[in-house]
Amino acid sequence: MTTASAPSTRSRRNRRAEILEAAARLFAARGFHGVSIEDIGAAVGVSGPALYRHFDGKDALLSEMLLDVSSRLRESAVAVATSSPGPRETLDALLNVQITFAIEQPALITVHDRELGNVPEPQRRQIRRLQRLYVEEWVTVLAELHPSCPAARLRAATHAVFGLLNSTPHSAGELPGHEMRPLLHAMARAAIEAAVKAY
Amino acid sequence: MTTASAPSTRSRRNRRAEILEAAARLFAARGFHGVSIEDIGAAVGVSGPALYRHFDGKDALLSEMLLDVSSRLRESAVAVATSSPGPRETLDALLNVQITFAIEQPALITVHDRELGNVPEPQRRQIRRLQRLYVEEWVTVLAELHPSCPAARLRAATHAVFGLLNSTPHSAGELPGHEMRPLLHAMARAAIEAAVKAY
DNA sequence: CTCGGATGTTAGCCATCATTAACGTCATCG
DNA sequence: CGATGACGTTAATGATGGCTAACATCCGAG
Repeated sequence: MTTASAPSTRSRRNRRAEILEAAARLFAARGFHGVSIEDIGAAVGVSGPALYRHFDGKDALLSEMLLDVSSRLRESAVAVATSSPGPRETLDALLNVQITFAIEQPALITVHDRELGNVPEPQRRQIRRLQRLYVEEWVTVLAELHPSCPAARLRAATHAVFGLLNSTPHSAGELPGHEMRPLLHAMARAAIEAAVKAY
Repeated sequence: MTTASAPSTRSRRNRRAEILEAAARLFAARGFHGVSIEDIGAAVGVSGPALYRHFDGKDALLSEMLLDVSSRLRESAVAVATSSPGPRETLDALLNVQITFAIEQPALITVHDRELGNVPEPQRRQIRRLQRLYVEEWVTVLAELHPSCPAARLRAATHAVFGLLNSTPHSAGELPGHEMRPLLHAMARAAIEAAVKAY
């Protein structure tokens, strides 16, 4: 009880995070079922069943990973939406959130939109919920900017923009990050404009 | 030898195609390693090892699937590029090719850009080659339209546009196909314009 | 110093799976 | 008719993989 901020395990504080990171990279590259527990262990320098000291199992690993990502995205979106002076600025901030994430955590983004189907049912629902809320954050802002545009169209446009922004892993190495960022921003912005034009 | 167009097996002519279709759907939903031979067989009404009468194995199945997709895309692109009056029309036609494919074959598109890593090495190279050629077809046209824009930027923009167009599977059901099509076209076009602006 | 918990290790269990073997069926062709 | 080959079926095999068990190690606390 008295121990709260005391130094406990030397280098093992990050083990969980380290494992999650390695797993994300592997899942993104080979798919959830294409990676073994042994593979993940090897990637962090321990071997196999050691992971069960940190996670309940392979499914739990994926669940926690996706839950964490969708939570963070959703939180960022809410934070940005409540602290922006107006919808225009909010949209820009949302774009920056997603772009930052896509560029800095390509593996996580990849797993996030591919592997939901492999999450077991109790948590699957919650992740879906967070993802939906995240999308709705976008749709709300877009609806403020373009009230006469049908919500379904805004939703479709939002998904398309996610596809555009999350393409980063595919074009890895094509362009340095500092050029990629404004490029993606400009393309996404223009795509949105085009989607709502005439409404 | 004399048999060429003669009617042979009654309803089994389409078995191969039927299997490829079912496999594409399953691979897209659960990932290559998440689907068993037994699953694929069941999806077409036969059970398990019957597939070996049509394919050399699971790997071969995937190889043929991806090879077919990348070939068709590439061929369409070449056909379109050689028969268009100018680069502007070519770009429009390329957009239509990709959009049609994305809307009509969402499972194939999904597998095509996720599962290359699971194709064994002899054919992996060839599929990569076809994909690269397909991209270069786009880049070439874009370069004609915007000669002063660096090729790397055009390539990155092309990948981003693919991401946008291939997002269709994610927004399935949001919007009917006949609205989706012009929406995607407009968004992609605008995104490209934004990418090359100032060049 | 010693106890306990956190963290690893290896060996073993059991299920799943790709692939092969051995064996029918049936239509077509000679 | 009888053989051949296309197409399926059900068992068996061998490998892999998730997970558990039994057994170290090491460090901080009392």
